[in-house]
Amino acid sequence: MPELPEVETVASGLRQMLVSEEVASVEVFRKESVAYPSQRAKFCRMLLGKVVIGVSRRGKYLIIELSDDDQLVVHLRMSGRLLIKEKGAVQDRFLRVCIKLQSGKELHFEDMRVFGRMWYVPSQAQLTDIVSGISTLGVEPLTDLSHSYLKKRLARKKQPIKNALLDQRIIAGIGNIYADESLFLAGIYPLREAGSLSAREVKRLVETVREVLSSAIVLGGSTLRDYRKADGINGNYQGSAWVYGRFKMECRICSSSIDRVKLAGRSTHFCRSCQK
DNA sequence: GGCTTATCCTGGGCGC
DNA sequence: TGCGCCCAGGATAAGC
Repeated sequence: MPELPEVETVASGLRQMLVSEEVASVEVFRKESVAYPSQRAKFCRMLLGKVVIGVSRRGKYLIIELSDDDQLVVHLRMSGRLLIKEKGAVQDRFLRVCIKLQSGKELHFEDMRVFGRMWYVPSQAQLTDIVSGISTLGVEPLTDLSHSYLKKRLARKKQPIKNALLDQRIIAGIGNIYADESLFLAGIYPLREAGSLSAREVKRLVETVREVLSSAIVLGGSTLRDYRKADGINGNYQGSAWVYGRFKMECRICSSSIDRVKLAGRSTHFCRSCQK
């Protein structure tokens, strides 16, 4: 599941391999994968001849900067992958969009579950008008997240802290895996009322969020089967996960059995002994 | 307004 | 072997 570290890793890979590349042709195999413009022919036409200027990230959104100040925005959601392939490479059965480049390379957008989306944002349009989700994003956890900000945003919130961490309007980029990992390292029980956290706990949580995301970026993201870096190589985070995906396994700290509950429709993994 | 739940989607795992 | 059911989850709409 691509979260901030995975998207950052993909952005970094694409930056190295895509900058200065010119779009030669575009094929859309699933119209649902293109959110804007809704007509796939128009989407393909708009991309033709554009040159990649840079690649950046905002939350879990990938932003590919193009010539003429246009942008191609991609959200990988659950199972999306962006891969650079050589000309004539075997097409994956889940290939949704194929962008062929003048150099012969191809940018493949593969997405088994068809939740991922692409938006073409022409220079005359506002990014936030077309990709509405971007306008409501909260702070970037690695650069702008302070404990005073988080304390303020959690104040009086009755919902579980796990749900608040998944709320992209508060912190952009945290998903299910890293929310569980951050709460474990902070020693915070995921069902705790968000507004009940003390200043010390919030401060610790900010530290663990940063720590978990930074480590995951270094390791190249998680290893879940749907996710790959731009060069097609799996990341390495999940092998070192503390609680995520370790239901009924021994806690790495106290040897208690890792527990699991459903919160906000998501599996939440935690250790009852370490997280009070 | 705050919060929870349903929906979208498809492959894999499991039980029968 | 084949079938049906359940699970995974990010964002958003709908409902309470």
